Amino acid sequence: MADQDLFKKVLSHAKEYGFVFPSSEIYDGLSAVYDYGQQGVSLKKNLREYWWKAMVQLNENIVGLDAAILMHPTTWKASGHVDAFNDPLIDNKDSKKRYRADVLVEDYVGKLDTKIEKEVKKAAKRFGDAFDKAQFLSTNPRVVGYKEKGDAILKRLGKSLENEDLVDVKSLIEELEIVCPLSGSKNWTEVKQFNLMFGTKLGASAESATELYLRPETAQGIFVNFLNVQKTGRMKLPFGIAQTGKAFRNEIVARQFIFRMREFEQMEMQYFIPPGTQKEWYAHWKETRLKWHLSLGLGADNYRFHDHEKLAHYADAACDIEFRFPFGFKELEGIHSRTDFDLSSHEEFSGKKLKYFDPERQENYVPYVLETSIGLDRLFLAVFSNALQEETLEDGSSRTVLRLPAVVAPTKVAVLPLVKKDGLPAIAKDIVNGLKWDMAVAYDEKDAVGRRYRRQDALGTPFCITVDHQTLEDQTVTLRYRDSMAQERLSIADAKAKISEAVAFESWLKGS
RNA sequence: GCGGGAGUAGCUCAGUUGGUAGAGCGUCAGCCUUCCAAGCUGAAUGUCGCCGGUUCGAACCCGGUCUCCCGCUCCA
Repeated sequence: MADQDLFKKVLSHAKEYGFVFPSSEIYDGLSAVYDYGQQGVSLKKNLREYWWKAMVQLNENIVGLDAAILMHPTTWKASGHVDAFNDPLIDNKDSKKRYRADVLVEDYVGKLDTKIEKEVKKAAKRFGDAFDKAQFLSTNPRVVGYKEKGDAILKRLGKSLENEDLVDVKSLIEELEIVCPLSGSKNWTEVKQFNLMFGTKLGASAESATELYLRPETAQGIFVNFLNVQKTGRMKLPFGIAQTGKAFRNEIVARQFIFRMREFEQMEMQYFIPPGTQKEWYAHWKETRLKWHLSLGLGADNYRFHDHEKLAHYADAACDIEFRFPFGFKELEGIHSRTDFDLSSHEEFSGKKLKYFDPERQENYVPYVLETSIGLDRLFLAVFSNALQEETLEDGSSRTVLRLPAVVAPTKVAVLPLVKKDGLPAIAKDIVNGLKWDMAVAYDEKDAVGRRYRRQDALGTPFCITVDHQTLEDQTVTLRYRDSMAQERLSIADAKAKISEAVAFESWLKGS
C-alpha cells in the first residue's frame, strides 16, 4: 500500500473502530485536538502502563511522580520557555516566506561584521608585519563606524523585544532596508508575536488574577520536586523520577493526525547523576530505551537514532529515536543530556539550594540530568499504524487485521458461542465471567462465527475462544489465534493459561 | 500564516446543463447456520461541514467561515 493510502486507512480505521475521534466533532472539531474512543483509551492506557512498569516497577532507583499541570509562572522563566517559546515573526508578502524578525536584524548586523573582517584583511595586506589588528579595530574610522552601527542596532533590538515593542522591530527592519533573502522584496507584514505556551489565569476576578501557563513540558514538574523526592524517598544518586501527563503547545502548524497535537501526553524520566558521568549514562539510556521499543516487536528496521547537531540551550548531547511512520521517519522519543542547566536555573530563580550531598565524594553539588522523553500519542500512532494490515489470504480473499502487540491490545480475548442456541451462549458467558477478573474480555454472539473472528481481527484482539457442542460434553474449547488464524482444541483452563502467558508484561519485556 | 486538494449515511464513495439524495460495506431486529467476511427477510441513519447570497427552486453557482490531507513555514 502506498504511504499516502496507508495513512488514509489509518485515519478511517481509527475513527470507524472507536480508537480516535476528532475533538468536539459535532461542532466541526477543534484543530489538532483529538479524543480517544472506547478502544483507543485502552490501547493508550496499556502503552502507558508498559512504559511505567519498565521504568518504575522494574527499577528500584526510579520512582514516580504526578505533578500538576499548572505551575508557578517563574518556573517557565527559569526553564527558558518564556524566552525560547516567544518568537517575533514576520512574513514577506511577495515570497510568502516567514522569518523570525529578530533573526533578520541579527543577520543584517552579521553582514556588518563581515565588512569589518574585509577591511581588516585589506589593511593586513597593505601594512604587512607592521599591522596591529587591535589598534586598527579601534581607530579605523570605517571599521569603528560599522561597529558602532551594529552595536546600536542590537541594543535597540534588545530593548524593543524586552518591551514587546513589535512596531519598533518592524520600523527597524524598514529603516535598515532589510530585504527578503528569497524575493529581494521589502514588502513586509507587521511583526507578530507567537507564543507557543497556552496562557490562562488563576483567580476568578480579572484584577487579582495571576497569569499562568499550561505546562509546555512535564519535565519542570520533576525538577522543582527534585529535593522533595530525594529527601523523602531517601534517594541516592543516581536515581530517576518518572512521570506521565499532559502538556500543551500552541503550535503554529499542527499536523499529521495525533502526531503533533496541541494537547498531548508525555512520558518522561529524568535521571539524576553525578557531574562528569553524563556521557556513560547517555549511552546507557540510548541503548536501554531502544531495547524497550524493540520489545514491542514492530521491527528493528523501523527505528533509527538521529543525533542532534544543533543543541538546545540546556543540552550537551541529544538524540532522537525515530520511527518509520506512514509519512516517514519522525521523532518518537528524545534522549537529552541536560547537564545541570535546569536545577541550577531553578536555584537561581527560586533562591533555594537544589544540591545533593554525595557521601562518597564528600561534597555538595547540583546533579546533572539525563532525560528520556517520549510522546505517548506518537507511540500510539506508531503501534497502531504499524499494526494495521490488509492481508491477502490463500483463497484470494482479504482480511483487515490489527496486529497489535498482545500485551497492549485493548481486548485480550473474545468469547464466542458457535451458535446462538443449545445453551452455548450460557457457557460462553460463564467463561467470560471467569476470565474478566484477570483480563479484558469481550463477548459476541451476533452473525456467523467467521464474521465475528474478523471483527475481532479489526480491533486487534489477539485471541478468540469458541464454545461449541463438544464443549457441552468435555469442557474443551477452540482457541483461535489472530495472527495465524490457526486453531487448537484445549480445556478452558489451558486456554486461559496460554492467553495469560501470551499477554503478560514479563513475556514481552524480559530479556530485552 | 501562504499555496494546492478535499468535506454527501458509521466507513469508502456516486450524484447528469440547478428540479427536495443514492450505492457498496457496516449497524440493528429476525430467519438459516457445527469454525473464518460478502445466504435470506425487514429496519434505522443525512439540516449534502456551517452561515449568507443569486434563483420560482441550490448538494450543484457565488462569497465568507470551520475542519481534514499535502507542500512551504514553524517545531528551545
